[in-house]
Amino acid sequence: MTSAEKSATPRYQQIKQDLLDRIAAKEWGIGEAIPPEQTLARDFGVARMTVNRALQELTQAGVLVRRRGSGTYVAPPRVHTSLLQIRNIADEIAERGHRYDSALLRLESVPASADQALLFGIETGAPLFRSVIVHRENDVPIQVEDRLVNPEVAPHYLAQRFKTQTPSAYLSMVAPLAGAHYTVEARLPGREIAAHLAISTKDPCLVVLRTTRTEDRVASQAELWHPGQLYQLTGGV
Amino acid sequence: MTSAEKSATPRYQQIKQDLLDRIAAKEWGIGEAIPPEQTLARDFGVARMTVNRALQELTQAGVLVRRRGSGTYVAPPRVHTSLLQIRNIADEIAERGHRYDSALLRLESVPASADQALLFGIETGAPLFRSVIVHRENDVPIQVEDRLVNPEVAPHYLAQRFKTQTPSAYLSMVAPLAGAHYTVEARLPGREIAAHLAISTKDPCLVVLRTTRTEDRVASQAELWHPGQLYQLTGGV
DNA sequence: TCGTGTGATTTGTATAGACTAATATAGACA
DNA sequence: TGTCTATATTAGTCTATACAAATCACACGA
Repeated sequence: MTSAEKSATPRYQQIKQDLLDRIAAKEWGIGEAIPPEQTLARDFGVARMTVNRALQELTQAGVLVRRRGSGTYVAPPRVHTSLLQIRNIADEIAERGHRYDSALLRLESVPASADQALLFGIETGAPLFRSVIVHRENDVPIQVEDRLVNPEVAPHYLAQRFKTQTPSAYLSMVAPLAGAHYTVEARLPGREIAAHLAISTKDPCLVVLRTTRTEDRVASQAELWHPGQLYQLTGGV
Repeated sequence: MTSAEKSATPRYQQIKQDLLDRIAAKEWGIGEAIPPEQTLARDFGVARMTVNRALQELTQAGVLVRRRGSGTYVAPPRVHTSLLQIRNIADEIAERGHRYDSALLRLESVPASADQALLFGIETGAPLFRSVIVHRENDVPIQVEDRLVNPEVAPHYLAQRFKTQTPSAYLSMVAPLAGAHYTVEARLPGREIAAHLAISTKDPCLVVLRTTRTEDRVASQAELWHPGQLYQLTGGV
């Protein structure tokens, strides 16, 4: 059941699967480039657009990273958690056809606690960048994001203003393949994750989910939030 | 800033935005069909493939539902959870290039409790279909799914076997626009346990499923959450 | 040695067309 | 009335091609 099926499944799907298999077989390492579309199209005996679709979808799935003019690379593996998928809140709101807006509540440098130092693999007391941002959808606060960033990954993080661009967007520009900046976003490959997420449900209430994961331990906690009130996401990442 | 830009943004993006705007403006109601690709391509003055890409991406984003041979319909608005996105577990495992497998632990008809009746909008004691399935990734149990289905939505639910097809896939075929079925899924990332997840089904309430795994046994539990009340997902997770 | 620019490479987007497969519809028929 | 059938409609896939835009590699010159 390689690729010479009766074409029960579409060709681009077969190609996706084949590439996934080869990635799983470590034919290409993490961050390494896979062959260009031209070559793949020739090898698979299809048009370039067919390969393009396969690569596009794998990119959207987070398996690959593509850079125009450069090539297509194997993305770092996503963390295994995930039923929880962190999405770009701005994009998501735009998809709903609503107005996105955000306010920067805090932007500072803080010394790393013992726990945080362990998480980031740095020394206790070393500086960390911290930003607290509230994201709004049609002027309604939807999500509070409390983010800690390793300065080594994004040295100019504090200089950002985050009016139009979300931290995620900025970090993915600064260090697209580094992976280390995913730390607070619950996506990070290989290393431990820590995320504070605030999720609104409907008018009457807000549910806050706080998740911490280190090594084998996972702890989560939920609270009820009332709209229009200020909530502090406290410590202990 | 309609669509006669300098083509700073690609055409298919403009089309996506335009359609989103018109959906937001209720030009087409929920479940209603939007014009076919042919028509849209003519109206926008682009090739059909360009419209196709826009519609594909909106479908992937959950804004539209497409049925070959029938048409493209406005999908019911998604639950307002924002950060939590329920994905098809089988697809996700396939994306990782791993082997997906599942076992049906239970398949039965149960009388609806008072809470469940309220949730589904039926009478207390009315029959509900229930399935409990464990999903495996490379033979490792990854997720337990305890699902309740309104028989009116999927009368032949119990006749399914769910070997290759997940319930989600089946239900999305049977009742793509109904939205009446819902379940809560939790996942087992580490060794001992698990995840807690709250998903709102209808306006007034949230359903919580708690799943625990110890060695060979897997136990799950669902509760009903009433808005305005505080729920604690206990630690020691 | 160090830039610098120029051409080659590679992805992003778009086109026009073709065929397939699923669905819906209308009409023929019993 | 209900059922089957032929036909039209619609989305799914694929091809072959073209040009734009970002990036890269390398030869060249100061």
